[in-house]
Amino acid sequence: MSPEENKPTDFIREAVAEDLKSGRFNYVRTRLPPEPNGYLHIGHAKAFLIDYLIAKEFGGELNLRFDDTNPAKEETEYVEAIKEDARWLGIDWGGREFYASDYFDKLYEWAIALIKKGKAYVDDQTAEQVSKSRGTLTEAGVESPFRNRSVEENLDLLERMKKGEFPDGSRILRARIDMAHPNMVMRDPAMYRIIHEPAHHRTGNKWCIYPLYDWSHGQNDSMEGITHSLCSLEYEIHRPLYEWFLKELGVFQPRQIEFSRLNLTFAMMSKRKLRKLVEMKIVNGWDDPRLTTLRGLRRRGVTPAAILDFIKRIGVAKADSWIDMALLDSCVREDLNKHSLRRMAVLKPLKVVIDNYPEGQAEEMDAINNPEDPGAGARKIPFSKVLYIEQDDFRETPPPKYYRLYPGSEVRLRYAYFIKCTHIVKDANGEIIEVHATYDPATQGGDAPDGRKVKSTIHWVSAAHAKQAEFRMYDRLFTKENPDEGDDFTAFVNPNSLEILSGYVEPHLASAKAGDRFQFERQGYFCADPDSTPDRPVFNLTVGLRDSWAKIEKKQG
RNA sequence: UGGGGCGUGGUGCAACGGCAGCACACCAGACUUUGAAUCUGUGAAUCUUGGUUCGAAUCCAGGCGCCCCAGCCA
Repeated sequence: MSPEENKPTDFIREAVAEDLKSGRFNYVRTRLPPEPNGYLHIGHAKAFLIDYLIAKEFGGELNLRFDDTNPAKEETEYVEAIKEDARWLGIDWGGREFYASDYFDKLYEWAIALIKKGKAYVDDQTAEQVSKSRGTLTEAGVESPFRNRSVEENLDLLERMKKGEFPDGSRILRARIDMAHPNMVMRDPAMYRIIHEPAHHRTGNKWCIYPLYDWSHGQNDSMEGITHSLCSLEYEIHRPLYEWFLKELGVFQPRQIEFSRLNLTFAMMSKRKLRKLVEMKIVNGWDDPRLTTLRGLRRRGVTPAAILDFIKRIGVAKADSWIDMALLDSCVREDLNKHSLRRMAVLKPLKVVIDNYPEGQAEEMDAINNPEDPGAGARKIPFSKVLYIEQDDFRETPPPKYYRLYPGSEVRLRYAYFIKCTHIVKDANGEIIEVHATYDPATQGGDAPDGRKVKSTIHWVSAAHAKQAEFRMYDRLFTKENPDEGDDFTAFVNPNSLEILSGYVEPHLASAKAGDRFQFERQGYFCADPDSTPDRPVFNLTVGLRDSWAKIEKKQG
């Protein structure tokens, strides 16, 4: 595919191109506006990547700007975490890092200017009174009794609000627009509220009035010379206000364009509910691999490249939509298939004894590291008389279409020998504890000189050489496509979202470092967890391989 | 019954008045030292009614459905 064909087109890119062509703007600058009150999730990744890629495609730049206008909710801890996650995603803001709080002084000046124009006033009503007098969706609001105060009185009161003379909630500064406006956002929206405590994470106790989103965002965009302020659909009705403030102030007007946010099936994207999952200990922290937080995805083993590919594939539009989690899985598999080293790991071990293999003998088998990448080379893996294979790869009585090992069947041990099952040994409870087999020495490496075929190739590890390991098998966190819908999302938590298995890996894996990714052949992609110790590596299931046998088996009932 | 948006296969996105296409999912087959990957193929969609037009997913009008807005959150 040529770069030309690969170029995504969507209504936003079309609008940007058109603005450049018409001369409305002669450069492109976008912005990432996270609020430092929580960790980033894959929904943020969509927004971030749209901002970043569009700026890049049009030769423009990207500003990172923390939207820190509410000290009651925001903390420095999140600022650092957000930067770390954004960098991991591959976003480059070239040192252009700003804060809404950088502009508090200028904003205050502008508030004074609006008061002088008669476009803003201090309202002494309580929050409840303001709310009641706003009207409803179908009825106009009523004007505040304080709406027609003199400019002097408004100026005086705003200054005293700023000085901290009044308690929280006692007064607000409002824009003077139209209490009968059909768009509720335009009914004299609040601009400043009084907040004494806690101290702001950057400005400390300098301020006790803080701007609201509507009174801050557009002005910040304007000051930074943002050309395209891209945001999600819920801000569409705020656009008239965004434009109203800039027009009244007579300053540079960026263009706000809205797109639909990401909804992913079986995932939780609400910051509040994410927090609840963590606080209720339903998951083990913000980086729990079952979460679609960027930290969770990273710990799970998902790559930034897979996320980027995913975001490109889902496109940009305005329709409310739900993306199938299977698409993310597909992107992850595609990337990992190309890049991860193959290893053998037995998750649910079953002992196999090769009766005709000499006791005490061991040999080294050649194994390819990644058939998709010849440059990845090969390795040696030890083979001996006693092995572990996967419990699923043996059946005492095979169902139809079962190609693997069962009494009398012959299979290939990957990169080793053909073996034929002779008999099994059970314990007192009737559980199979050992499978006995004979091997064909002529099939060394896995090829039969007489040309005979086997239906199946299975993986194994040598019991004497294998390393014990823990496997954390993750499944979707919720049992419902949209857990956010309904009274209590915790009712839809999948009780089997984590299964911990104890098994064996080939010796090479003893040295796996946290974050290393592998494909365990015939199983799936795994990522070494930070909980790993030299004695006991821990691997997280990133995503399983496609499993057409599982489908056949399911159909058989 | 205010205002703002959105309706294309199961899901998501294209087609910008001229043969409705791509991806994921699904199903069937080929190949296979991973029942993986890869390859081939099948099925499956324009919310509805009317209008304009030689021709409408696209333009116009009405209807229906869904989403957002009554925070001193963002």
